[in-house]
Amino acid sequence: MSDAAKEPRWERRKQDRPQELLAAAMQLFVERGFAATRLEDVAARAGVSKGTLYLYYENKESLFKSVVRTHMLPLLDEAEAMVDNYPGSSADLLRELMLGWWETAMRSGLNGITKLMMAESGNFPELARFYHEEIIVRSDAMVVRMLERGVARGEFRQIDTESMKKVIVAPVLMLMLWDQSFGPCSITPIDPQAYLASLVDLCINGLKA
Amino acid sequence: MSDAAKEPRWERRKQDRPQELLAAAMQLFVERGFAATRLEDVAARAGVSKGTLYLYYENKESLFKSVVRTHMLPLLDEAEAMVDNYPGSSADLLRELMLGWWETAMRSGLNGITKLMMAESGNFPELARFYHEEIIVRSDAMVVRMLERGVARGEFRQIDTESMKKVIVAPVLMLMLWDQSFGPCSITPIDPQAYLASLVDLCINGLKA
Amino acid sequence: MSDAAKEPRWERRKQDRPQELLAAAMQLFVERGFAATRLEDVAARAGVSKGTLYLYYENKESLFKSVVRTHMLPLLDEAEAMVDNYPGSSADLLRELMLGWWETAMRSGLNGITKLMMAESGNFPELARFYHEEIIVRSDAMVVRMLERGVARGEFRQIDTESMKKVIVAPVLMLMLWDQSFGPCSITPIDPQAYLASLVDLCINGLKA
Amino acid sequence: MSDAAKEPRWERRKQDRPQELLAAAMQLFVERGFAATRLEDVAARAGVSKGTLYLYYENKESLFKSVVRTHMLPLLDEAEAMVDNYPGSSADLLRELMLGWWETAMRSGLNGITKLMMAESGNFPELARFYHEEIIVRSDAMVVRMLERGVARGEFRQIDTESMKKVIVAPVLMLMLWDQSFGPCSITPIDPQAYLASLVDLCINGLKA
DNA sequence: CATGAATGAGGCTTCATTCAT
DNA sequence: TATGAATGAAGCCTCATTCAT
Repeated sequence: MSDAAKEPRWERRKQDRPQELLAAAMQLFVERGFAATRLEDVAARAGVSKGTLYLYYENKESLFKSVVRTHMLPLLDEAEAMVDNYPGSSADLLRELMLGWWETAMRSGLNGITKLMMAESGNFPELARFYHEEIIVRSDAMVVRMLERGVARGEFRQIDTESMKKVIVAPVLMLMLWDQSFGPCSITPIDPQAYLASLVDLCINGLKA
Repeated sequence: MSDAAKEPRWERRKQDRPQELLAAAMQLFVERGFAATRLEDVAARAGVSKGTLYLYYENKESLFKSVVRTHMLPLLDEAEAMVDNYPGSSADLLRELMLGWWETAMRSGLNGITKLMMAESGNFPELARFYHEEIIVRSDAMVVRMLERGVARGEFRQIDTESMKKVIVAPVLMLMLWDQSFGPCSITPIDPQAYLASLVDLCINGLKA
Repeated sequence: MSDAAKEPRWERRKQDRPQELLAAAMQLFVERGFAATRLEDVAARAGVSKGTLYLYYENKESLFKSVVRTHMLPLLDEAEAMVDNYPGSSADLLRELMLGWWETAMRSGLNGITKLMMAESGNFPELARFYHEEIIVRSDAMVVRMLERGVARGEFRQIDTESMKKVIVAPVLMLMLWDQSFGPCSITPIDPQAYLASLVDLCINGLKA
Repeated sequence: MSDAAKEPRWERRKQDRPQELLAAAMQLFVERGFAATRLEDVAARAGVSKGTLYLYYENKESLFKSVVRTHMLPLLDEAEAMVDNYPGSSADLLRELMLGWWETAMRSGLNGITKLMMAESGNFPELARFYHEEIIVRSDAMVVRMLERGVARGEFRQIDTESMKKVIVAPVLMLMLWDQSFGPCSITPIDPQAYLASLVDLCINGLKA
């Protein structure tokens, strides 16, 4: 009579707790912001009691940071992997990058995290620094690499890649924000596919040599 | 012992108080978000006591709404006035619109308000609706008019203006957000002029017939 | 050109202010109780500003005491005058006393003051002492005199006048309370005339020799 | 170092807390009235902290209503049980009813609740309605039954039972009020036994056929 | 590990009181 | 006298955090 056979589901629960708490916390942080999110609600959504939360996270701020960090890093790894070593044309790479980015955001909750960082970064300088150093720098570098690849291959015209990288990233970020900020309010129903199509169209035509 | 030391406690202040309070409130709401802003701090920054705030605004939410509305409407009027009846080429109009928009935002605090709306719209559905109907709809229409003007005059190629308007607006909004979110943290020092130059460059080249 | 002719109404206002304030205060104290009555509302109902109130009364408690004292004393004088030296039978005196008491209460607001004292006496020991010494003692003595008159004239049987005086006064007080407490809520519509008739009927039959 | 010193903070308390809080709240509401009672004092008297109160009652008003309801209903049940099916004469029933009523009030705090309702009913229309429908109506009906019983059995003379019921109840209510309002102030020391004796004497003589 | 009762600091809000005009 | 803008103490209520079980 092994214990494992006795309560197989419970065994798994213990290991899943942190992730369940993170998932619940992310939803609520994104929905309501940091200050307006009550830990009791986080615990309830994760199906545990308030006290249990403190077995896994030191306090509210610690939970918040874990939410951001946990969701951010893997997504960026994934994005980078998709971008580097692309075989086709730079225009195709640009297209794939943007569409893939959005697809990843939709699937993973990246849009929620992005909105969260935008709204709360001012209150968490340390987290903002992490976000900048670990996410933005790498993300920007990725875009710059793509732009320089196009210029080097004679596909894109000469541009200020440092500035242009931000310009190109901006519409993708805004799409994520809109999706989070006004999507739930059911106003301004943006069609992401049409939006992305126009974005890609503008960029490719605007950058082509 | 000058007369200045004899400053009256509330002589001609009543007329100025609302604006002073709104200014103080906007700064703090933008810096910290709605929930993290304490009314006592707002009052202190406006140079009055906590109770005085309630002589002018019913409660915290009312103050918040006044901040947004008061700053939003006049700015949009100004922006629209600048756009319509432009005499020159559509490319120039696009350039003037974007540069002027940014200049206005810098001067007026529009960037702060924009960030505020992004962060808090989820908690104020009523305000989000106002923001959408009074600001976004008009703002979008303004951009669409500009795009259609270019197409009609043969300066811009055929595009999906409905989607493209959002794509074009996004980088300007993101510039405002970056300025507010990370500017104060002194990370990611974006050069707005270079950014805007690249943006205008991308758009004009991306749209030209 | 006399000043009196110039602003006759204003001349009178200054002298009437205290009474107008007392009247407004009594209404509100009776309606809402001491703590729930806001001085701003008292001032507004009296047609003056909040600050003016403090020209006439030191503070809220002082106003409250003035309300009670001002209304109580004259009413008791009136009641006593009506009772003493009654020429007719003791049964008729009892009847007249009760009916007159009620009539006086209706006309003067005595019922409101009575309720006020009942509700707030615990918070104003000093006022409670005044109320007891100046009002209750005299009022009780008045009733005792009436009862002893009836006994002495052989119209009432031998009773414990000290206890009976309270028993007889109680229904009149309760009528005043009911009128104030539940009358405004439009529940329990007591018919005062029928109530008083039954009260007189019970007392005269219960006391007669 | 006894075990008593080791008292647990909240072992089996959850079941007792509501009653402890209600008891503390009733005392203070009766002593000071609704508005003048601070929830912190209620909590302190119940031996808990401010926040604990909100685990059991939604807010101050909710606590107030619970106080009234919790104390009122059982007492009325008890009173009615005592009245109905009385075997003896109607005069004895009247006597037993009044003496028992007072005894119950003394034992249970009914007098305090009654005073509370009188003082605060104007501020709680909803509660006043409850009080009227659940308490007064039943209580009045009880007295009317008693009077009609006496009339039917030829023990009481023909009277207007509807009005008389209120007249008869009034002195009992006033006794409770006096006990609460002025008893604590140590003025007007009414002797309840003598008072009740006179009341019963007056009623029986005043009602007998 | 998990619970949930308990805590208490802190924020929003009210309003009696003051005082320069 | 009269005003009413301003004040700040005080109370209700929330919720992050603790801890005995």
